[in-house]
Amino acid sequence: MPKQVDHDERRRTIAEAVIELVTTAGVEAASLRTVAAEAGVSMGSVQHYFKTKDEMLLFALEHGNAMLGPRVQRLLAEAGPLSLRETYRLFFTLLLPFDEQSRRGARLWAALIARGCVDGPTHRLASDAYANLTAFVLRELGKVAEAKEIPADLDLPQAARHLVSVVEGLRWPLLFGAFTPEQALAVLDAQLDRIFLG
Amino acid sequence: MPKQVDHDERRRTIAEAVIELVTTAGVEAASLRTVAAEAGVSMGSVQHYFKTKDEMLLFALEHGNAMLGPRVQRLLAEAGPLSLRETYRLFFTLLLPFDEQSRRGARLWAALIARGCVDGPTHRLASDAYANLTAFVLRELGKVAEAKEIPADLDLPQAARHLVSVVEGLRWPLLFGAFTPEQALAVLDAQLDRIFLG
DNA sequence: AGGTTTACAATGCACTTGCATGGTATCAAA
DNA sequence: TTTGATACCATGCAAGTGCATTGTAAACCT
Repeated sequence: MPKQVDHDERRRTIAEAVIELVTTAGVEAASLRTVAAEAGVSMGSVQHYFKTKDEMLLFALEHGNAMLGPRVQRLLAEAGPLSLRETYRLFFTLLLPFDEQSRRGARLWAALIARGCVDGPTHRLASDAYANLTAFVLRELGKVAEAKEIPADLDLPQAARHLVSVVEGLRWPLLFGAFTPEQALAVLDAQLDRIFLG
Repeated sequence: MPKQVDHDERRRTIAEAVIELVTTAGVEAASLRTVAAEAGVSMGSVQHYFKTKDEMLLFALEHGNAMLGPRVQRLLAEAGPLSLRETYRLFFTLLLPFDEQSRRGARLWAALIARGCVDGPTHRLASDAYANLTAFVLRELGKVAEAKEIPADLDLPQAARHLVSVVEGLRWPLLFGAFTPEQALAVLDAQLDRIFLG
């Protein structure tokens, strides 16, 4: 057996270098050499952990996406006890590009979308990401429904898709400064008003 | 004076070659050489009309975006006499990736967003595009308000932003197949229900 | 007719790209 | 201690990149 090295952690380290480059200078800036330099390793090392550049990019986008979940859960936990509606509001707020961290996330997501338009595996990744987000929102809506804080005749799956659409649609105008944070939050609140009672 | 050539039309021709490449293979596929080949001209010609690649890309994205307006207006005119609400619904439907033409538009838009994250001029372009769309929707909403087909207490600017968000947010899940067209239209109709009376 | 400007074409150049190759160092099992 | 697998590193290479340069043909102006 070889040197004792955590294979997956190395891959994640490199992936984060990719993410750094992609979010600050675009996908085209993430070449094998620049990635190696950013990660502080040799180019041969990058090649050792990823057979091709495509595989590296895909893994990086996947990893960046996977990091979103834990972050949101951590911030939600830190926020302390909130009402169901407040929790919901905070959750969606975390998805919007308000702080620099979220803006990075949005920029990475833009790269994912653009690549997903022309690359099969990335397309699948983006597709799953949207499906998973919607499914998650739907599950959470189920909890709200159990708590009877919701109109009884509400179509939950459709409400989930509606909510996801609003948040996703706020993201880009926000990122480009076409909407102000206040305007975006007003829209988000209006949407939540349609779900939560009183 | 030189050969009789419509300068702007040549630029547009080249821009459309760029759009073709970008929407089918991504921005990275649009090199000076491939663009020249796609447009059926020499590489020197491309250089003659665009000083740098950045300028070419920016113009192409701008042109592709500018073509959207006339197309929508034409299709709206062709649709014949519709009620205000039907017109509105058709308008937003045309923005969503239902037919191949609109899907191309969405893919181009994805390239615009991704590039706008890391390139100043493109950022401005994207920002203006969102602002203009919202302003247009707001103007149209004003007409609906005059026709008294709208709740009197509705906050029009906010309603416009909400509408734009929903449509923009439906675009990507649709493009990646996470939502079906029926699901998307249901969300759109639900949103229109909040604006139009009866 | 000569001069000037525009339209295009061909080619060269320095540079970067992804990837392959060959080598060395490090560890654990046999 | 040999073997073999992994973990790197350095370098080479063909292909492609954006851009500059040069040359040529066409049109209008004086």
